[in-house]
Amino acid sequence: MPAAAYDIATSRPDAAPEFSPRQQAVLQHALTLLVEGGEKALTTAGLARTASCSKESLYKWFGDRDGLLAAVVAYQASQVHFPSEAGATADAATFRAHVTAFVEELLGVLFSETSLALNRLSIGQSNTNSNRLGQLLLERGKNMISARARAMLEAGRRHGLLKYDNAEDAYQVLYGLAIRDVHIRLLLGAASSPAEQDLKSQAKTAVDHFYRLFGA
Amino acid sequence: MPAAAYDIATSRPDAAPEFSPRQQAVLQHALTLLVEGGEKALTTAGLARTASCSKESLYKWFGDRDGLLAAVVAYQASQVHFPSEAGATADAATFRAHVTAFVEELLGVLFSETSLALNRLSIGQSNTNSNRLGQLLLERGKNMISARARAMLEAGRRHGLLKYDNAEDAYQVLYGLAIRDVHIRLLLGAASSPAEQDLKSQAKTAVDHFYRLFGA
DNA sequence: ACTCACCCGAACCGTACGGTACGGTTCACC
DNA sequence: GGTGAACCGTACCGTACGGTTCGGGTGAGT
Repeated sequence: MPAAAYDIATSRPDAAPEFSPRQQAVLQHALTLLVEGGEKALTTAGLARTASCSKESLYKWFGDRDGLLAAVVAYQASQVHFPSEAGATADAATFRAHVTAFVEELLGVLFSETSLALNRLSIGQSNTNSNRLGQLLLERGKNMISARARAMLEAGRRHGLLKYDNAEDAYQVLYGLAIRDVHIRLLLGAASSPAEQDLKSQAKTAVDHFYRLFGA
Repeated sequence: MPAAAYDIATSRPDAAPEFSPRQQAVLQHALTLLVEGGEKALTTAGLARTASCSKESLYKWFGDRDGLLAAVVAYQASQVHFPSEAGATADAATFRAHVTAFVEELLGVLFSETSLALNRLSIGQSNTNSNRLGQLLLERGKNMISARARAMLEAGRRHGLLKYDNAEDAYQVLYGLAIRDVHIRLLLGAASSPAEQDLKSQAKTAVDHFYRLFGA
């Protein structure tokens, strides 16, 4: 009986190691292949050759190809760390700076080639396999970020710096103001304009708009 | 020599017929397969069986599988028509109603299963084939819509109803306020919440926010 | 030195699918 | 009625890739 494929249900988002160093190295190779050539570039034979491991090991570790893909997503999600800066929300200026930094970080992550490749992969698979990859990306990626964002906004509201009814709605607006249609354009393969690469200015504009809507 | 595959370069967005009725019927079947099962459900043999045509005809009409996919995208893009309501921008209330209707229409199109399936397809292919599908979707879909939106907003600005520096930027904000992260969540296979299915209320909220930022 | 777990590399198998070829049918036009 | 174009259905081919198996090698523990 082969080892079970990576199982979305039994994995906890806070489980730290989850993969051995060797496995992480292989997953990093898989990620590189994915970024370079998309899903069809990530074949089991190709990965085994690139990562200098045997296909047997791949199947032993990840169960099957779907398990491998899920592992790649989980691995990359575990690599992304947002600095938890929700602590010092002392005065209005620093809080606003924190929000701006958060947005900039968000843009940086979402527009990175790695994130784009994984989103493309998950989206391409979203109508098969009972959609494990999409679920995984939503759980480990978007929901994590949104939870942290809501916590940050709530802190601002408690300090009387923001004003809104629903934290989730407020976050959604902030997200929309920051991302607009750039994400989908990049996912479709468009090149980002020079203005879109200036994440700092993008973030500032988005936060300016956000404060005009929800600033206290 | 087989017929040339559907060529993005020589096709004009305003070319009306482009496909014979029989071909359109086949493309409609292809679209159905695509919506139901994603890209891997659209095999040449499967489409030939479903649409009661021969594989030989498919290859004659569309060149190869990539040409078929491009034809599906082009066909569906030609089916989407936004009502051109930019004419009567008489008073403030009706203009705002037009903007709201536009946003609602935009949401309806982007969140439809058909649009989602085509976006998934194009995104999944965006790092292969020199990215013909992504280009096509951007040209025929997003750019068309954005051009129309800019025209509408410009009309509002000329009538002193809106105030902004850059029409494209303003449209981007409107887009972000309307779509937020719902599009990407749906692309990833998430089910839309009941609130998200109320397009009318979504559109109203987005336009409210938009006016607070850009209303004159 | 023996064993055992782990793993690499390569060969192998089955199958699904893109693409082609061919015989037979319909239908328009002469 | 003859002819040719368009097309359907089916059989067929080649290949790429997921998945399995096997022989050999390495290194830690006893």
